[in-house]
Amino acid sequence: MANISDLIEAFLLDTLGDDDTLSISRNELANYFSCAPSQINYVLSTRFTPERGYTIESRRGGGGSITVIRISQPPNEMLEELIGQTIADGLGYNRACQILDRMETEGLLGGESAQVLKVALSDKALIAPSMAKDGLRAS
Amino acid sequence: MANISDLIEAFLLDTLGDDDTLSISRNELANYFSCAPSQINYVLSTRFTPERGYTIESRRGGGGSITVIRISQPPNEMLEELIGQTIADGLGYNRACQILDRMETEGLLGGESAQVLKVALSDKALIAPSMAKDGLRAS
DNA sequence: AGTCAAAGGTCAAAGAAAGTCAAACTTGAC
DNA sequence: GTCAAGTTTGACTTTCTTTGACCTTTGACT
Repeated sequence: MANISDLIEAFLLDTLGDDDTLSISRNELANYFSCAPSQINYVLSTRFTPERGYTIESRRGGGGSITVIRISQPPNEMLEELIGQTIADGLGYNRACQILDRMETEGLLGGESAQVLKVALSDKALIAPSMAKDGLRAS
Repeated sequence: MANISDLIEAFLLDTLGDDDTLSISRNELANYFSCAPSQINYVLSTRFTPERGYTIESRRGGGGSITVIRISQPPNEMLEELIGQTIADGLGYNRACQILDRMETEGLLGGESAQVLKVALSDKALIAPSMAKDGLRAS
């Protein structure tokens, strides 16, 4: 498993350490590993995804940089259980609320966040053909 | 943070402190940072915008100067404004993030909620024809 | 009123990141 | 030995910053 992507991932995780955020220059990093800059994007988009508990922010132009943000240590089994059952057949509003409530009581989500997401997932907020709403909500 | 614009922004914010207005000389400031005077305009027009809660006034000629004014606006009005500007033409991911950031600094939204919504509004999360994403995000 | 120097304003070109996407390459399972 | 999944590369795009040449406004001083 000595491919560059894994090395870069390891390096980022290591540099991140106990912190919640890490800012780096894509070009510098690419240079350090002697790889194409877009390789960095590849690593970020395959390994530092929301599913794995990260988001990415970035700025272009002079002085630009990429920021890796840790959003949670996912206690995966439970999430996967919740999500797995659901994704396939789409997600009605009520079921979505149940999941959010569950996540709140498990401490995965603050009360405000749960509330905000409920609103965001309501039928009213999803302007789409009503056929499509459950699928969208699930995603 | 290796760009001059961010330094100038930080300097202005710092000098502003808790006050609501700040008057400065464009040339002096440019000189202090050893940059082109028009750089100051750039910083002002990208960072001290109404959207972020500031306006600029200025006077030319001898003894002229620039005044940065922090506008305090009741949250409701601000929201309406942000939304009004936006809904019409749909909402790109970056613009959405700006709005969320602003709402966070205004105390309308907790940090977790802002973060969660960013993820929820990311291109990846919105499974829809990419044409439709901006509209959906706006809604 | 007219002139002029001292502000600040505008705009477009050049430069500096990062993003995208598809083609080429690897690798492991069968 | 083939195929699919995952990697690697590089050409091209988009966004943000920096710089400089030229323009407009203002006030003081004839």
